[in-house]
Amino acid sequence: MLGVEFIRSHPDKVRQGLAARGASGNIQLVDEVIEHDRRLRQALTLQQSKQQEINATSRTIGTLMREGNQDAAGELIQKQKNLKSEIKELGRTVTDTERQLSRLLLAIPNLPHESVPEGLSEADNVAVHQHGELPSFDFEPLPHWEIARRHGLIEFERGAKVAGAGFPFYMDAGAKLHRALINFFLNAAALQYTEVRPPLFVNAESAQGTGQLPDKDGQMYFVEEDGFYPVPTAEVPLTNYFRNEILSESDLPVRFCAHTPCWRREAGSYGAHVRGLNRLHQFDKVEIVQFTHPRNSYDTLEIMRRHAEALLQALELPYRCLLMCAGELGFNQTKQYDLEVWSAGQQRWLEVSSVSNFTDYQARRMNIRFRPESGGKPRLVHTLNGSALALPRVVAALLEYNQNRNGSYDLPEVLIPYLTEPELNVPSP
RNA sequence: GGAGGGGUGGCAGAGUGGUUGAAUGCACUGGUCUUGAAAACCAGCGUGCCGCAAGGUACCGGGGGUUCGAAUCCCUCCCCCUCCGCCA
Repeated sequence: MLGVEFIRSHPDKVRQGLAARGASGNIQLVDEVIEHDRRLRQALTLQQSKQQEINATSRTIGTLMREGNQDAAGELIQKQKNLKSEIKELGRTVTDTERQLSRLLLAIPNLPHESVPEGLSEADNVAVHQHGELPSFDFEPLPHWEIARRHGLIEFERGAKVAGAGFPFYMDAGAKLHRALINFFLNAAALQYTEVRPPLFVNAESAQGTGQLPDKDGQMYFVEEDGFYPVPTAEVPLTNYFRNEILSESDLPVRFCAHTPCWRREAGSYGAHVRGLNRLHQFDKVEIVQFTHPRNSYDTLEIMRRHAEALLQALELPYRCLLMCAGELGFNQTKQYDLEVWSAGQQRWLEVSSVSNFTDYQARRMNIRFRPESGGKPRLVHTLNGSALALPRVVAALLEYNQNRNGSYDLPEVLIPYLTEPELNVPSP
């Protein structure tokens, strides 16, 4: 969330940010925050001054009691009763106002960075660059689900029987290709990031910390009996790792990477765009996360973007890099790149990575700070994350891009160390 | 799941109703001393909120209660440890 002091002192900047995101209906939130903040501080000041009076009187009572002056003490005790009920009343106002203020603050998204292009729709995203040539075939290229079916790589129907739509079985060479990609991605990330095996379920505090709650509530699965959320992305456990902690400045930057399954409800999705591996309820992903000094976060964003791009380059897949416009930006982000790989069988781009800077927005929610070496108060860190990469669509793109006329397919050289002969010599079906 | 024991500052560890935000030790920072270092000695050393400031206020796992007054008493939840049960 944004800092209430910032909203108080720069209301116009916040209104502009909301407008740029197309959240014009929410612009009145700014005034509501300012009003609730004013009410809160007023009540707080009053409550504190009354508390001060009570504390002082209590001390006097203690002294009088010790001196055996019961009468004088009794008189003061009577006086305390009124003050106490006043404080109780003020306390209710304080909690109530705090609750409302916090609800308002959670509803205000992060502000777009100045380098983020204007615009509200997908069409306004800026293609920063494209890498690799789009392939042309002298035959009709198949979509990945057809290739996967012919080679027995993935079973969607049995997955639907056993779990439901969007929970496929990867079989044999399909499972091994999947595992090879995980290892390749994780090994690449682990050169610079500490490899982590995080919890796959998180609690509500963590889900709120990274911003999945309240604004993406319906997107996560929920285990009601235990209050657990199966992770929709490793971002949640990784970023919450330092929740409510103060780091040393010399600890920064902290870099984590992790491979996890991700579970997403994807309610309301249907049709051709969710066919095959395009959109699943369970998929695997390697995620990279950084906690940085505020002055470094935008440079770090570029480094993380290049890391994800290097993976696609190593896989020899054509892709493009999009800079998301203000309206398409995630709720918590100030700046976000999406990497889209070319799906040769579907003739469209598929998102396989999203790399984002959250500046101090998540850190404020999670209360993650560092102690400046020069002294002074602890400051909020900046958090970033990126997919490096999401698996299923990479599998789809690999199969489609490398398919041959005779129905066989090739795999890029970079995966050779991760595979064995049977997966490398794919016969025509 | 059952029984019992615990959760105090970066760490260790006192404190069972009244100037206790909290003794003491360690760690850390500054200073004195020293050619330098160590040792010794002195001082400082949590976080949030309100306030221009002085200062005030809150926090001893979380929440609630009793009391004029709670780290200390009561209720409840969470977490950790030990034993039993169950299990990969």
